[in-house]
Amino acid sequence: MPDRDPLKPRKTPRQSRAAETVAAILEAAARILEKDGPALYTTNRIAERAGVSIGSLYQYFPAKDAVTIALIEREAALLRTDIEAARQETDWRTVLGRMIGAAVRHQLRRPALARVLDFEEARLPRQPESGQRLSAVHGAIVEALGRSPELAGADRDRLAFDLQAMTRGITDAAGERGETDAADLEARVARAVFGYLGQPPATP
Amino acid sequence: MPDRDPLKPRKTPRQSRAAETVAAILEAAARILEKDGPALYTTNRIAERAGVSIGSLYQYFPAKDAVTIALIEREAALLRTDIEAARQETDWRTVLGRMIGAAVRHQLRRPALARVLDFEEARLPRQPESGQRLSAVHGAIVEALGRSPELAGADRDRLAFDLQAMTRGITDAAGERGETDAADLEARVARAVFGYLGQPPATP
DNA sequence: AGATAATACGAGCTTTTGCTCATATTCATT
DNA sequence: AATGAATATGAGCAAAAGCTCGTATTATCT
Repeated sequence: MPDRDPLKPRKTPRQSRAAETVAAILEAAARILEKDGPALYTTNRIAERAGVSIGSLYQYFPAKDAVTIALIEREAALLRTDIEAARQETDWRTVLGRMIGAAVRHQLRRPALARVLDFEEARLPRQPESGQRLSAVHGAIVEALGRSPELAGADRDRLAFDLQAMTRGITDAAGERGETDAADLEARVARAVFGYLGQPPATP
Repeated sequence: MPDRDPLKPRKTPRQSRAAETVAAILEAAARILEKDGPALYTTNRIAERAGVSIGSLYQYFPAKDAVTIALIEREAALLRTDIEAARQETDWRTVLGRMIGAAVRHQLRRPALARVLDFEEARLPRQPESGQRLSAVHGAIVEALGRSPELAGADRDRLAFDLQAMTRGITDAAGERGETDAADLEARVARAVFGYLGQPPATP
């Protein structure tokens, strides 16, 4: 039997206090990343801020990066739900509009955290779930575009990449500037997305 | 007399071999950042890769961040020239088009480096030149938009922010995917920018 | 209550980090 | 050739990093 994946959680908490420990670690990691930045993001600090010993941290995470990956997964799960809900809509414009809304709300919830995690995710060795998740969002966009007769024949794969990229660009910058008006930001992203497609936006 | 700025270069090279040392340090820093990532970005490594002793590095840079800042400045200077040239155009659509071209070429020249430096710049304490440079690009966009009668009355400040953000988003993602076709990427960014504005693009 | 498994602890190890400083070498000038 | 300024060196220090492991505590189950 080979060694366990060195970036997967070491063990699953079986008792509720253990679950609390893990949750405290992840939340402490999030707070340090978003408030102090990657330079002060150390395992000793995480444990201290979580009110937990360093030994406990390494009971559940085999390495520092494993904490980061778990945190990425925690945040991504929040977004995934909304994305999947949007996917159920019938009108392709509505699908896109809802996905934009989900992305904007996700980014404005904890802007600094979202930005740092985006960067960390790019830096980390490709994790299988991460790839899945990316292609899931990407796939949802491609699927929505595929339902549009107006866009028949277009390179939907690349369109989807660009739409995702420009959305991320605008929301990242808005978060960095301290914007908090989700509705306004959503309207601007929609304007960008549908403007790029040369299509009228969804009418919600 | 107060201490020198702890992030400014410590001394200016007076001999040509010193200038070569500084150049070697910056290029080594760039290569490490773009190929190995911030985690392996250490002063000892930079000096080793530059073929220079660690002592020499600290003769010219008082701290690690000073190297990063100098590198940011080196890369930014390349972009600044093109941006200023674009600004001289008369037609506002042409100004935007040229600025897009400059941004795209800049990003595709060393994609990974550009991305990391964007992030480092956000993390670093605000340097005066950096602020100037940002507002310079931003100001150039605002100025271009101001020449458009079609956009009279619009919030040009925010438009400029969004245009810059979506451009960065698309070019970053393209660089990350390994795209190399600058003309194609430029066309897509132009489509996004002018689509967002609801305006026909420049006809070059 | 007793036994076992799960959880928590934290001193301290090994390695690496940013950086200094005493010393050596090279250049420019006369 | 001689002198002083500029440049280059790298062993090594103090601090901090990631992480281990033996021990103590708490929960669960019969």
